[in-house]
Amino acid sequence: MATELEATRFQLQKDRMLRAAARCFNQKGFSGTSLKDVSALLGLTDAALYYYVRNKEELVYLCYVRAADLGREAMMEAQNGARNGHEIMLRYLRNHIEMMVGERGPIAIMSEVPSLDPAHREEVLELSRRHSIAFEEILRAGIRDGSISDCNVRMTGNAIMGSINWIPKWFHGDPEMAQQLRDELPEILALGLKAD
Amino acid sequence: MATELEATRFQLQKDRMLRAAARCFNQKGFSGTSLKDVSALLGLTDAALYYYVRNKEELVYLCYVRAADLGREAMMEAQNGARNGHEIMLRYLRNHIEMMVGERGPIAIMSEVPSLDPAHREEVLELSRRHSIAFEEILRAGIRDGSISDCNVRMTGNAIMGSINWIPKWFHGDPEMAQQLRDELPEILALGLKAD
DNA sequence: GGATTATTTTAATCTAGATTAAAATTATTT
DNA sequence: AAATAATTTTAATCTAGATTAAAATAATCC
Repeated sequence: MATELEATRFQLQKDRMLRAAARCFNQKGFSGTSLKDVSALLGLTDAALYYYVRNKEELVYLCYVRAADLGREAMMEAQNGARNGHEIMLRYLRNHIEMMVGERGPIAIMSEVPSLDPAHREEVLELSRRHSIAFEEILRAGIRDGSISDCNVRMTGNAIMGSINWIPKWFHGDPEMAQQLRDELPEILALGLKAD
Repeated sequence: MATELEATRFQLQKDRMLRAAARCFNQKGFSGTSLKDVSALLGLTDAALYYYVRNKEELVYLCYVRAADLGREAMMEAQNGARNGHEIMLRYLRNHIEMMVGERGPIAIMSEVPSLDPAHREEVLELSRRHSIAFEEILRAGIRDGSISDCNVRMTGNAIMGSINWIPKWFHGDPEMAQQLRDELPEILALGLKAD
């Protein structure tokens, strides 16, 4: 008998499906990936996906919600035990990158929000907006506490997020590259912002 | 009588078409944009596009080739009269951003190369590869001449290109933002790399 | 092990949107 | 202004891929 806490087979499969879908969407885009592409990664038939999801749109939607969840998680965790804004930023970047290239990934990049149904689109946009604001808030905190040099937070935030979001376009699973990403990218992104 | 040099009506329309297509593709992706989306921007019917292009695939292909041309142009121009690697990089970034947000833009972001026909895909990948290498070469030159601090050029190059390529996802034509992008983004991207 | 429930497949539809051909319109030439 | 060439539209097809319903298989429960 399943308790509320243990994941059911259903939930596990659904999660596998979302990760497979994220991989496809990152590579070929929403409309560019067919349900067959996704189901093939799972060793299933395209029709089987409808057992887990109402339609293709809902599949992307769920991928995007999952992406937002993981992003938020990366951000929450970053606050723990960090001394200042710069450190929070660095930890957040590490966490987020880890989620993209590590076991729990890939994270679907929200590059086709316009394809969502209006209600879903609004919801995802809102999540995305909050995430951006939270990140900019970290930058501001760092500027206030002196750990980050003064900058246009909007622009800087978008620049850094762009680097992160572009990763799936050139990273295709090579483990060595994954390690380099973990080890070096956070520093590279944070470098210019460090207050002297 | 038209000389070889002056652009024909045909070429001008075709170029308008490529810019309209680039705008759509950047916003909704290759498969996400219908030919109607593109033709609507031109005040035409979808079928009219076939006068200029064999099919939809060729339309993206041409957008990508145009993007590569403009990118190369931005890079060539950057070499002129620059003192060192860091300055070349800065000028290149300015040029490229100008092309994205200015009159000649938008530049189609090569985010769906996998959707191209094999031959076109190879060609575009090659162009893209060359561009990356050229950019990394600028970084290396800057490191050599002491104007750029030592760094992982592959990773740094991808990070900066990611920021650039992500712009169309959040920039939607606001002229004020365009100006901010021109004025501030190059410095932001180059900041961390400046040798002290 | 038989009954019940969960999951997947098979085999059709259904549909949006790409493509095409012929006709209509517009521009250009002489 | 007629004739020719260039451009666009109208009105069909054609197709990939999403979706659905019913049947088949696999897992779980008693």
